[in-house]
Amino acid sequence: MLDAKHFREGIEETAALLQRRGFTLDVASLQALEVRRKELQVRTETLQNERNTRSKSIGQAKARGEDIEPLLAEVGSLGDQLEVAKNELQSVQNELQAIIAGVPNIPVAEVPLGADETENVEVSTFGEPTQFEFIAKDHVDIAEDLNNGLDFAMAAKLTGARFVVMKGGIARMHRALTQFMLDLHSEQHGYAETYVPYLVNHDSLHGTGQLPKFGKDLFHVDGESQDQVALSLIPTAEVPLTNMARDEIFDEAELPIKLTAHTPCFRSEAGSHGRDTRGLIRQHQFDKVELVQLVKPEDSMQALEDLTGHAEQVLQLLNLPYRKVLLCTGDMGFGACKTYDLEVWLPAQNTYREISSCSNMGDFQARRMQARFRRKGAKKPELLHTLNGSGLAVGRTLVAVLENYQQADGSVVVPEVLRPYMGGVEVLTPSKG
RNA sequence: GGUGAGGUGGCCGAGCGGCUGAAGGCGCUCCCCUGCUAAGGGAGUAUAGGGUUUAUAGCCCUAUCGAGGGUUCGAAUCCCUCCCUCACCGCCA
Repeated sequence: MLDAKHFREGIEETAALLQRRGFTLDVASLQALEVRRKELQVRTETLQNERNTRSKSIGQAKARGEDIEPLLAEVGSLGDQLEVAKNELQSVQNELQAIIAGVPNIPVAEVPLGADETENVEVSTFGEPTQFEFIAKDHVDIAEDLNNGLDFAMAAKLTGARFVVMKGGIARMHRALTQFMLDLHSEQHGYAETYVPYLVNHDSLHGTGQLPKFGKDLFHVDGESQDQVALSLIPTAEVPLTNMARDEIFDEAELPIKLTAHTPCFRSEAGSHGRDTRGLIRQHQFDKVELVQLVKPEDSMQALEDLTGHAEQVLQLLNLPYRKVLLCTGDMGFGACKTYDLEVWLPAQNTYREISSCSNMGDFQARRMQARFRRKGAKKPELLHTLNGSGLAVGRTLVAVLENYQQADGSVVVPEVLRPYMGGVEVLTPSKG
């Protein structure tokens, strides 16, 4: 959510900045609503003031033992007027809120102008795209030859499309990747390992921006009755981790707060039918190790560089070729003001695919969440800045390892950093029989 | 799931329907006093929104005592619903 000031003073400039990312702000509606809001709010508060003053004098008169009847008569119609004014104000504020809640964050100046992912800017690359002297298989075929380690048919029986059952060495490698990432971030990068709920309430989803706009991308769990709180499965650990700061006021000295968690993520992938239907790339359920930072505003741009670097470390230690991309205005997420994507090389697709997305949300989420901190000696608390990034998506990392470490005989070499997590196994081989 | 207790400011803790944005204490900040320490005296110490304003300064107003509704001229205080916390019992990974 943007500061309301953006819609009061200099709304034209705000509209222009938003237009860069392809969002058209309804300036006329907003201005009209804002005029009415101001008028109604002043009227409502004036009426409230009047009622309070009069009620107080009634109390005083009564205490003096005077006749109250005439005073009561005077107040008679006030209540009704107030009622009407309050209701009108409420509905105008609801309308305003509805518009403002749907407005995305403003990209920072250095974000390149562009319409979609084709206009993202490559910032750097690591390694060379892997070359093979044989015809590279994709991870689905590799796994099939490794004792059917990725069993999509079984998952379809149990649940449906876009789920997977992992087995044997591949399941173990999946777990090893998770452990490796968590240990790296908590031991080397200073993140506090955290365990969080996989179901969250709607306040949390609103706080990080999934609601009200993107509810269709989530899996919802109904309460037993209408009155009960509805919960949703988390689409990313960003939601519980970042919402830990909701309605909090931190001391300046407590910042930065750096958190990491491993969770499954659940996404309905509404609107993605037909894309990446084969394999692990796009699933309804996948695991991810998430990085979240809560920082002072002046630190958030550097924090984004740091956080992205932490995610890159995972790829570098796994020795997976990747490139780092600065997203253009048109490809950025709703709440982000700057985003880097990390794209890992997938030989079978002969291309780079997203494996991590690291964003600085600025104060956009913090404003929705009322996540604040107080500078030493300062009276007023300030909104802090939130950042998050995948460090990394575990399923896609598994895909990358299988495809980049495959050998001509169908076996897959286990990257060295994973071996301690796999009982020293150095290579995954198809066992006959 | 059952029974009971309870949700008030950074924390603890009062609070007859009106003079309570909220006693008292702790903590914190500033000042005074005391040679240091300890003790003591005084003042201050919530958040959000709006109006005014060059102003994130002042000033004025409004809202907030778990949330939402209701009764009333007036609700922290009365009524209803929900949420949450704690204790004991039951069940259970």
